[in-house]
Amino acid sequence: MTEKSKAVGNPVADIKSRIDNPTLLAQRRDQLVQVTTHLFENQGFDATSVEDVAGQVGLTVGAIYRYIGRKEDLLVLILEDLMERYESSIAKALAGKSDPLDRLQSALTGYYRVIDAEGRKVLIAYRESKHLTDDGREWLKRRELETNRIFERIIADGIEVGVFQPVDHTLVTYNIIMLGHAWALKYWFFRDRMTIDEYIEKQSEWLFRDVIRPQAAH
Amino acid sequence: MTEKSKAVGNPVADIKSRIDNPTLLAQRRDQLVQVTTHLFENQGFDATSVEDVAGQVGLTVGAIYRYIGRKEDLLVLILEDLMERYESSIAKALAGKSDPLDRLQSALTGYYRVIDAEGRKVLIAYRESKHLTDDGREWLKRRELETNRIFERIIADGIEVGVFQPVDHTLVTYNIIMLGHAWALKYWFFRDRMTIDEYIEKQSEWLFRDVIRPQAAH
Amino acid sequence: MTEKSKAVGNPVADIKSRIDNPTLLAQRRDQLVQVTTHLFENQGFDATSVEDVAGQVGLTVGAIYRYIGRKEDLLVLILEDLMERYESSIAKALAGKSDPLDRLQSALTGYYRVIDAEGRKVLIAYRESKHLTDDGREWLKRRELETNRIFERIIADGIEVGVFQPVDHTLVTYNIIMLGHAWALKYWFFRDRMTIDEYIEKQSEWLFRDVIRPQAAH
Amino acid sequence: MTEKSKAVGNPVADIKSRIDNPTLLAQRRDQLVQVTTHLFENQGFDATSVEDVAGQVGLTVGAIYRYIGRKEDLLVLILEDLMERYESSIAKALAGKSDPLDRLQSALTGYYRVIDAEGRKVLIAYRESKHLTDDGREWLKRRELETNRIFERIIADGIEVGVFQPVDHTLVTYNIIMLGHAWALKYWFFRDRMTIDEYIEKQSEWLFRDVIRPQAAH
DNA sequence: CATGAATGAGCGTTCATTCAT
DNA sequence: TATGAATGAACGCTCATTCAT
Repeated sequence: MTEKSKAVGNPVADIKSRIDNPTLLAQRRDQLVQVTTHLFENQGFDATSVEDVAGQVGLTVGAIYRYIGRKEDLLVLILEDLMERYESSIAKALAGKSDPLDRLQSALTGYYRVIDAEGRKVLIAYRESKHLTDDGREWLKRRELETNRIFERIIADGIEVGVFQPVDHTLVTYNIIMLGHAWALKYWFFRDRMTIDEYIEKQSEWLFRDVIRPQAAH
Repeated sequence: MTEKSKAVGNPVADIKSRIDNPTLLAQRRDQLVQVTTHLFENQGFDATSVEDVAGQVGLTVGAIYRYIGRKEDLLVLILEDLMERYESSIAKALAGKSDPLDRLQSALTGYYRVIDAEGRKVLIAYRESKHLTDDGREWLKRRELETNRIFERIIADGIEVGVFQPVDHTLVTYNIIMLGHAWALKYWFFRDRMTIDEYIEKQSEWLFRDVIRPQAAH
Repeated sequence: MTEKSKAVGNPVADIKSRIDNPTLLAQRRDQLVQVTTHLFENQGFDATSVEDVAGQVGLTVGAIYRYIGRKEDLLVLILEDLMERYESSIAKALAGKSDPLDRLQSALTGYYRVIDAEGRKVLIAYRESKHLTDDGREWLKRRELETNRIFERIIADGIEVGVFQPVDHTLVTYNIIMLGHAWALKYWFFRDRMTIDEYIEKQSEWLFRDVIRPQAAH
Repeated sequence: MTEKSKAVGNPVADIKSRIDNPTLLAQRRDQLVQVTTHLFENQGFDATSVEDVAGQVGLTVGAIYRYIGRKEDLLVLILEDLMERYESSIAKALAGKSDPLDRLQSALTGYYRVIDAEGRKVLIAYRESKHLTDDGREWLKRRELETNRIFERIIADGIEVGVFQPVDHTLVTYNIIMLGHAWALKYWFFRDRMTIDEYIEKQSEWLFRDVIRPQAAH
């Protein structure tokens, strides 16, 4: 399994490019992420032509292919961007925090806020992963699990120090993750009913109520 | 609201067909649902050609178009089939039950079991809804909410009779729904970790723990 | 040339049919003419499917093919019907008339009235003849010239007896024919400007003015 | 009326193209007009596949669609070409002429010569207009009437200055137009009987004889 | 570094015609 | 005499990708 994981390359690093100037490359790819995020979410990956993309970024088709190797790379770029935002948002939220519950709440908030801000990318992840190569799909799963592991560790730590009840931390983690994704997946439903802050508050209350060792037990 | 609901047509009833024999029509459409479910889940809607479908059901392309009006109708057929299975499974599970908690647990079990059996269709619902017409998408949302309402009512009833705590029944309902869908959406993850029965048991415990009025209150 | 003409069969007589009852055959074919005239004029021959036709006459596709051999036969039926109406209308108009100018005026009136009543078929003749076989096209030309010859003879007779000036009767005939067809071909223009009776009157006046030997010459 | 006219777009200007080089665009479209004129006249619009067209111009199907938006645009291109030829031929013929009869004769000659040279396009106009959009058909009628108006004005002017008799200039104009079209519509008949020059001479004599104020009236 | 014309395979859909019943 | 399900070839159109300039 370790071997298998190692065997799977990093699709982002593997994206072909004929551009030498790394600043330009990064800058253009950022533009591409922005533009394709909207395009793919509105019309879907298949219905978005490379010419659409070229038109929106103000380049020509040929030029696009100097920054990427294949159309699917645009998807990889979007997904990697989302994963990075998860990580950096959580990292920022956790900075300087040590209390398990505080850390869990912060991580969730950081995570959910990215979902709110980058909901389009979350939807794209669910809808368009089929267009990745097998390797790409494996990479995405690994990437997702890496993020999830942050939550798992916080919970495991909390249990270890006796602040949390001995819950199934794998399942709890996925529940946190999925109820976050739900904000994006069912945004058409929640939109009229609450803000992301209310959602975070309500779900946290619900999720954490019995994760914490009841005070009454003391 | 009634008017609005009426305005949105029923995409299933609207599917054109040039077959007069209703038995044959129903039978072939069932075959189509089976075949396209696998095809769409494996390759995606766009990557599945009508010729692929025709080949799998043992007909020619032209024949397919005597049973449907457009490729997208195949999607509608799948989705309607899923919705019907939800409803019938829940109905069966609720039959003869009156205790709120019992009803809630049964409904959940019925629902989750369909998700397990029809996971492919759940995935298709998430990934391929983009290919429905606007009306089709509205219909699907309505259909989904109809099912959800069953849960909402059970919870509302439970609260009313004082068996459940006064929770936000809309949110709780969606949490139940989404954690069900999670089984299909993240099946690649859960598959190696538990069975659907364990999943139902664990999630039920988790979900219902504080829905029940605490004993202490007595 | 005689040989060639003889070689060309009569497409109407050649239409295949699997119906023994001649009354039924004739009756159904009349229905087909009526229905296809409207269909072909509104949508064009190509855009009209045999299923459209079947639907309109209240038969099934298979049944249609018991009255005709191929879709193009429907065109032949329409065109033959038009040609017969020309002939019978002119014949009726000429009955009992002997004065050349009277005969010419009557023939024209008879012809133009058919064009007015059967304008759709005239348009179909112009637009859809391409779909006839080579033989069918030759047949139609012959059929058309047969009708024209009636006019030619009237004019030739008039010239011979000294009532008409020695005009080019072939050209004058085609002018009469074409200005008649113009009523159908440009109906969208004339419709708002005059009735068929006014058209007949104005065009007759114009056409015949100097066909008649000027009285002053005597 | 001005508003209404404006409301109807110009189908030629509206033809989509993905070619930036205007010289290339014009050149290729000219080729397309030439090639499709023959193809559409020989086989009809429907029976001519875009692949046929592509093969004849030495391009691939995909390439064709960079010069036009839809197959029907090929028709618009042909028709616009014909209309321009009418106008430019008449304009050239009228240059420097002021006598009404001279102008009328020149306009007719210019018009009829185009019909002779571009008879295929005239036939296509009659046969294939059905394939235009509603807007396209309106545009064609307007375009046709614009040309006709040149004749109407010449006749109206001639009447005003007392050189022509007070004829119905609208009807006379359409007679001139239709007897011109007749050369193309019945070319199979005239071909063996006269040249276009003879046709022009004979028809002019016939048409203009009593348009001119009779000398006897003086 | 960028352009943009061209390729060419593939897809959704239609429909004249046949034939078992 | 009629039905109607099935065939299968064809068509209009799109688009990821390449490459000469």
